[in-house]
Amino acid sequence: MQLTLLTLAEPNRFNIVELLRNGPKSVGEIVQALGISQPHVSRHLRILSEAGMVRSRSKAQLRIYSLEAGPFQELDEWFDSFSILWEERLDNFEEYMLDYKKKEDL
Amino acid sequence: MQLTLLTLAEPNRFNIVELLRNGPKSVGEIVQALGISQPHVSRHLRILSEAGMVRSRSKAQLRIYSLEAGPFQELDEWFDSFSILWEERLDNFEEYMLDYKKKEDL
DNA sequence: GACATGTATATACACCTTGATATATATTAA
DNA sequence: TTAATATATATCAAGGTGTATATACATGTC
Repeated sequence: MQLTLLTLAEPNRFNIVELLRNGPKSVGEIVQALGISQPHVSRHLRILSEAGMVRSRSKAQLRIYSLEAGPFQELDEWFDSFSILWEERLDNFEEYMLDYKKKEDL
Repeated sequence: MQLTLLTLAEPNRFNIVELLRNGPKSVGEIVQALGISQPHVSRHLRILSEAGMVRSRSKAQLRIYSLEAGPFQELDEWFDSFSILWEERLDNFEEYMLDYKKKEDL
């Protein structure tokens, strides 16, 4: 999960992920879409690949990259677990103060 | 969203977020829990704060930090949108190949 | 086999962030 | 006011990461 976050934090890689969300793309197509050099794209694709976020398949000289569900699913679940933040009624600060008082009373 | 990812990608900040999920904490409590120096914690808290992911309130000399829902909610929604990845039936690669053939036929 | 296209890797370098240390600020209490 | 506690900021060295360029590799075509 930590690795997925680190990988996604880089803007070019984030853009590649956004691009691949529309379906698989060859390296050349990604280069065209992002306007950065081919070696950069290949490097970022390798990092994405090592993080298990994409896979590639060959079609002649083309390498077709597509997203892999796993890491995204994992992060999706992690962020789901934060939903208490915007669903919780009781203000967390008030809660802290209650605990704080308790400790003082001991 | 990009900023949130960048901020979370740093392990110490990730740990601070995980810690604050259990409720607000003072800087000193975070220092104890993570075992890193106080200046580091303050620095990371400032970065988290600038990313809008935490807020602080004062209680005497204490600064009580707590999570802010916004950025987490935003990322939660973003990752939700990837659910097609693990729900989709049709293999994306096959889809790409179909498009590829179409282009060749032109 | 020679060549063109598509992709991957290697190297060098600049930059940014983390981490360590010292110091400054704020709040409370005596 | 002085001291003590809690927190924030400044400075700087070290390490990691992205970028540019050149080059190597793979596949298909002539």
